[in-house]
Amino acid sequence: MKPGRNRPTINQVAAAAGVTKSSVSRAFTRPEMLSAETVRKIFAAAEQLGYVPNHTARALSTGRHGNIALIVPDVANPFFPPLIRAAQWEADRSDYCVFLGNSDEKPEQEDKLIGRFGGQVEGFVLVSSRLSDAQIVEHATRRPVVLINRDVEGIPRILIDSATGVTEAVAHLAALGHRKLVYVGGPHGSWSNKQRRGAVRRAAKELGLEVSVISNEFAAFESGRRITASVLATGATAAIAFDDLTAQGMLAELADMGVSVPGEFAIVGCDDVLGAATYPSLTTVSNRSVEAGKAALTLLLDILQNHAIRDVRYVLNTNLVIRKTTGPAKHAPR
Amino acid sequence: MKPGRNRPTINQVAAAAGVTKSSVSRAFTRPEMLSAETVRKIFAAAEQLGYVPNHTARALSTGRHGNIALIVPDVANPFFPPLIRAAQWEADRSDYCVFLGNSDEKPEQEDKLIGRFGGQVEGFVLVSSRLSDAQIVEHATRRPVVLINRDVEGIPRILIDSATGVTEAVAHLAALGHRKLVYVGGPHGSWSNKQRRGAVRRAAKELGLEVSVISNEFAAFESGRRITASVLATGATAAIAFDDLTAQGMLAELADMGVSVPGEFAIVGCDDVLGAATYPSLTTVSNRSVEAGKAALTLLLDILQNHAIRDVRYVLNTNLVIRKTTGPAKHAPR
DNA sequence: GCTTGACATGCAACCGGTTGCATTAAATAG
DNA sequence: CTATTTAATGCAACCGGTTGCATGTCAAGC
Repeated sequence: MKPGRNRPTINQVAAAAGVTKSSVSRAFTRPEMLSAETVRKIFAAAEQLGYVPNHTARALSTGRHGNIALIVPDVANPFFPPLIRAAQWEADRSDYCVFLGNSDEKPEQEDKLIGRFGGQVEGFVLVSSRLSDAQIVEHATRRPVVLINRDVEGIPRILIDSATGVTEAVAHLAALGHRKLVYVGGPHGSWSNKQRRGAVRRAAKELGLEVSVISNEFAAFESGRRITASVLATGATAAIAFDDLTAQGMLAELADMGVSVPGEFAIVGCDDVLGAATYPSLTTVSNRSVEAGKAALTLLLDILQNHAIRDVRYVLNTNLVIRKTTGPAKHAPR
Repeated sequence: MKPGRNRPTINQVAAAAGVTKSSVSRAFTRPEMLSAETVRKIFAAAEQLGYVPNHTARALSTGRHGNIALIVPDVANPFFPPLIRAAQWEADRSDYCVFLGNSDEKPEQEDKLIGRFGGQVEGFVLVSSRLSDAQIVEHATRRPVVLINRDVEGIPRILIDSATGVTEAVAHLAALGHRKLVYVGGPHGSWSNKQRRGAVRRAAKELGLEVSVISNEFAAFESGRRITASVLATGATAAIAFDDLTAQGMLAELADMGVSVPGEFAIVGCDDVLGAATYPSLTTVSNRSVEAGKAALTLLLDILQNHAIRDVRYVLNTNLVIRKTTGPAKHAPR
């Protein structure tokens, strides 16, 4: 019934160094309490035995595990990996370990993961959470929670405001002479989708442009291809898509149809997940997901250290990244 | 100095149910040892108090934490996310939690992460590890390790054999009349790169084709663009790229140069991470990363349960996915 | 009716650390 | 030279479970 490996314990180090385990413990946690000489002896003994403090035992008595959990709807969605990496990097700098959870866009799954992680993390970062406000608030009473792209009052949150970028996009298209445009939507429940659609409508109204909306529940390359025909059917000369993948699908379909971009039709994506990697390279709205991941972690770690939960609402503005899928409207009135 | 939240402990449940903590413990771990009546009482009390066994305490006494760590070189490389998701899914089915580590392609970082995770995981999955064989073997003596895309004798490993797909690709190009081709390489230390380059050379020799190799340490869209001119300069009529991103960059550059694909030049990618999302859609070698992630976890969990470390070497073959970037050679000899 | 098990539960040690308080020795003060 | 701090270390309880062994109960066996 020997559990882990036969790693040396604090007692063995204590014996080897001729002190008690209290001193060994202190040598590793608050060496300034001990005489330099004792610390040296203990480290020497520890070194020689290859001693490493047992993380679990430490967590049990201190209540601090040095872990946090990051839960995303879908790891494979290109929007998340850079965010995950940034969060990891930031956690790493403070010696925290990161549990990653994939909710698969399902609230039950997300809830289950939070429960499973709950016992061994100090806090959570929920990205684009699919839970209800009530559930989020509930979980936040147990452990610190920081949200990304979800706006729940009282819970610290980082919001990527694509509205600013989308508004710029509309202005950009207007300036190029476009008078009629289409917004190609995304998932129904998505906070971002609502935000973007709203921004397009508002900006278009402001500038006197005509807007139609085409919904497209399942945002992806293939669905982008599929809705292209109906987009053209509206008679618009430009489209703003919910995300880059949709835009990329439209790009491919238009190429197949022989419609030149941006010559005959202009396209703007959203989230800049593809960088310049489309052809022509896509004009899109920047994402800031890296900053969001970093900020969420900084915030969470800060909360963990200061034990003060502040009601933070941190908004990251986006902007338009002009590349090569937008140009003067075909029949620009001049 | 109260650590976590004031969650109820096993003692409180015991008191409420009028038994000792041993019985409560057993009710949750081996209920068949107790009378049905007692179990009922205990569950009722636990339910009422909202008791959940403390994961950390349990881990301390049993040595089982129910965690595993997954370390990848770069979360944001599109090859990994599907693998990560698959691994997670599989871990989840067995109630395991997954720590994700990002080595940033750096051996030191990978080593550091393994150390940090070491205390609280039962095993590791190292994907495309950048560590030396010796280091891997060393770590494997402490905890079970399963490798993906790294071939170290004695360590259970899942290998995605892109050689089969690459060989098919060469044959495909040969059948289309190409006589001279280029292999555009990838990271120097990469096992996959070596494997692919070798396969191209072997297959080409077999079929009497001429091959030149262009190295391109930093595989990515931009570098793909950059090396395109030198690729054309070789006089080849087709290229096989280390990965899809490189191929995609070449595609963009060729379009800019006015070289039509596949009319004037043929391109084959590797890893199929872009699906059909390029234009023209990319002919590439399938990846199997999802199966690899799943298999690695199944294998690791199996090892953890049976305490038997077997020397498994599980090879997943790949195949060519023909799409639209390959066609007859420009001056096919007929 | 007494022995023998089988079954259910309790007791107490243990997992490997941390930490408040007590103790001791050395340093400073008076 | 004794009284008082101060610094270094030890003692033992605690974190919240798990588990080998002892104990007690009740029913079947002879």
